[in-house]
Amino acid sequence: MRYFKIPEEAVRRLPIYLRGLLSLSEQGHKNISSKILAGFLGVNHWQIRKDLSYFGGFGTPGTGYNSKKLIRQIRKILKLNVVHNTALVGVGNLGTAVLRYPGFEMFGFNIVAAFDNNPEKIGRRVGDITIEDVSNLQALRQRKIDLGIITVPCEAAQETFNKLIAAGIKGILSFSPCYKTGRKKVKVITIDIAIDLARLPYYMPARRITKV
Amino acid sequence: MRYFKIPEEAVRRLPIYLRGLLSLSEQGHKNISSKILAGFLGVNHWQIRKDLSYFGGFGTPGTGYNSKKLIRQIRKILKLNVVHNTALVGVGNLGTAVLRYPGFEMFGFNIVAAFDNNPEKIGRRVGDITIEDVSNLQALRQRKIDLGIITVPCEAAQETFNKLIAAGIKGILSFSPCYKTGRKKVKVITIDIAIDLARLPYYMPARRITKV
DNA sequence: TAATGTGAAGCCTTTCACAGCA
DNA sequence: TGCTGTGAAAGGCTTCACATTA
Repeated sequence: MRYFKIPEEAVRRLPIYLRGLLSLSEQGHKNISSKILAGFLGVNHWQIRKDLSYFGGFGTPGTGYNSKKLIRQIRKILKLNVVHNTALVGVGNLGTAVLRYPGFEMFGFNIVAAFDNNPEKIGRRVGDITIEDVSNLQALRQRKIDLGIITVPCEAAQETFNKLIAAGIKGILSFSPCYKTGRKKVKVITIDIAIDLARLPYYMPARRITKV
Repeated sequence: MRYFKIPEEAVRRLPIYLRGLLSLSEQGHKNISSKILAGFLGVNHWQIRKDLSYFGGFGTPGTGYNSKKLIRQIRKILKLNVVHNTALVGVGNLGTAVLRYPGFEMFGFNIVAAFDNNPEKIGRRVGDITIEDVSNLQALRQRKIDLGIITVPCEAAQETFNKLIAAGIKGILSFSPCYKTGRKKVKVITIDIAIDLARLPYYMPARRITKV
């Protein structure tokens, strides 16, 4: 049960399990077996048990997992047991959509600030947040903001990245691939919408002559 | 050089290579070695060569890869050598942002239709596209639309998914995790923004007492 | 010389089978 | 009996070293 190395893939799946547990728990399930959770999420039950076992055994043989308890455990492992203040940079179309995205709350994320370099946007509000000038980025540390979301256009990505690092941010979710991390002390997760779409046609069945 | 199984991961990386090649080619590079491309993208050069070798040797020893030719080859492998008409369902914040996203063109995607179930939105325009009622979804086949993007709220995801499948769509990019694929004839790629953000804190360094 | 392409080694991840427990 | 947790096997991916080619 003491493993020396926890697979990256197991970490990647924990938030998925957490989402499933939250849904099932809300539906009234007090005890959830790996099979029930697996069925709900469409994954393998032994994968779930294996993944959880890397972090320690949280279940009861014959019964399953206590949903509230397991939710608490996974939150703790992922460091989601504290609220993470988050800043977003780049309030364009995508940035606005992310600011209004309703899915973050479930995991304890709180987007508390938004930045842009366009003077026309500064001072405007999106939801509860007033857009600030990017020069305010340097004060993130004092404001207890530890995560950053980058939604700027490609050409501004590198500069934004550097500023967030300089401001002492601890993790970055970026929607732009256009940067080099340099010395990578900070974990960066990149979502590139176009690149995900780009591999979709590969899996399309070859065209047939007969009508489908 | 005849491999029986092409790793999923190699397919996943091809669009990344393609993006790098397009950038470097635009900058005037006519021949690109795996080292140059790797340096540009921040990946390993042997990984690039290995990945490309799964699909056949496209390079010249001593010289590298002819950029135009390799771009053409990768496009063909990924079936990006034809324009893919794409429909988007759910013109909320995220849907609007995706409709306006400038990164699709590079890969030959053409978003030609957008659908919503909100009568107030139907008939409005986003860029070049007029929003249609979801009931029009059934006619996708006749309109030569083969890919779908789902940006509806969680509770509408399953129904949207079913409709797209029924309309004969060949691949789906979904921003909602809230569906079950049923019989999975169609490739579905899911982007879950919150779940990607949710594993970021895990990698944050443990808090220190000394000021950083 | 400078680069590709690839067998083989090594590493990581998934899957399996089952011991052990409630 | 039903379910967890885990060692071991199997499978897949990455890395390496180098033969080969322009």
